[in-house]
Amino acid sequence: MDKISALQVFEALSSSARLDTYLLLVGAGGTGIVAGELASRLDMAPSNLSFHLKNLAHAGLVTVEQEGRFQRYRANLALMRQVTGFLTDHCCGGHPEQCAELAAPATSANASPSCCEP
Amino acid sequence: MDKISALQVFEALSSSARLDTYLLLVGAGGTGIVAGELASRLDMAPSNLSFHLKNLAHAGLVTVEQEGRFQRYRANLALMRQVTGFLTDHCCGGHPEQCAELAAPATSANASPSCCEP
DNA sequence: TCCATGATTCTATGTTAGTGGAAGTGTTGT
DNA sequence: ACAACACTTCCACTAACATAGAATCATGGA
Repeated sequence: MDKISALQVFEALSSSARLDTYLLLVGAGGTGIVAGELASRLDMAPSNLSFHLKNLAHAGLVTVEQEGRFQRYRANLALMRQVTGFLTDHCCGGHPEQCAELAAPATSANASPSCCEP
Repeated sequence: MDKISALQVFEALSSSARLDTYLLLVGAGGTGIVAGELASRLDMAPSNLSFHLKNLAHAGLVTVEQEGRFQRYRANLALMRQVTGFLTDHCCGGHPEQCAELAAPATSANASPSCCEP
């Protein structure tokens, strides 16, 4: 994971349409969703959705698999974790071990204090 | 953490100038960096940097503190963890406990398999 | 082979974000 | 009070992104 990859991930998720798409795919888990169903569920024009899916796939956030004449998309949650890891690795001048609270598992419920807070 | 907050975070970090700024602040840890030093280190016009810092602060990724006539900025890494938690909470139809590997601590070194991979 | 279906690519149009320079706000020191 | 400094806000201009519709490509079935 380098800065350019991280930037691509953030650029990909910076659009409401793409974040919605990604969240839907994350919710679907390993089953994934085919493009047509995504379009109807998101109420999006197929060409528009295709544009955004291509963007997400380019960033590595989703994967595609051909299924007959369908295209099945799946979210790649591991990449998000790598991005978070990339950020925390740079914490405190490259010594993230100084920030113990960052190693704790993260959920939206627990709002831990900032890393290296004085 | 809701979808709008997550979107703001991604929008904020989707610019190379802002990601550079954020990484610099993350590296500085709790010490933070004043606006002028940020501008010289990033080789950015002060007005431009101010624009981006305001964006980052609006998303909650950085905090500001007045220090005489200086403005000291600090990164808020905890927010990134909340965003990751927000995404994983939606995994597999709202049952993230099905994805054990996601609970493991994340670094850029370990590239774990995707959540819910079949 | 021909047609219907699923999805993508192409093309244009409107909207939004990024940038630097000038002017303004607040703070410190004389 | 005045001047110097640190930073921000305002204002234009340029570049990039989002969207919809038409055309194109690929697959599966009659």
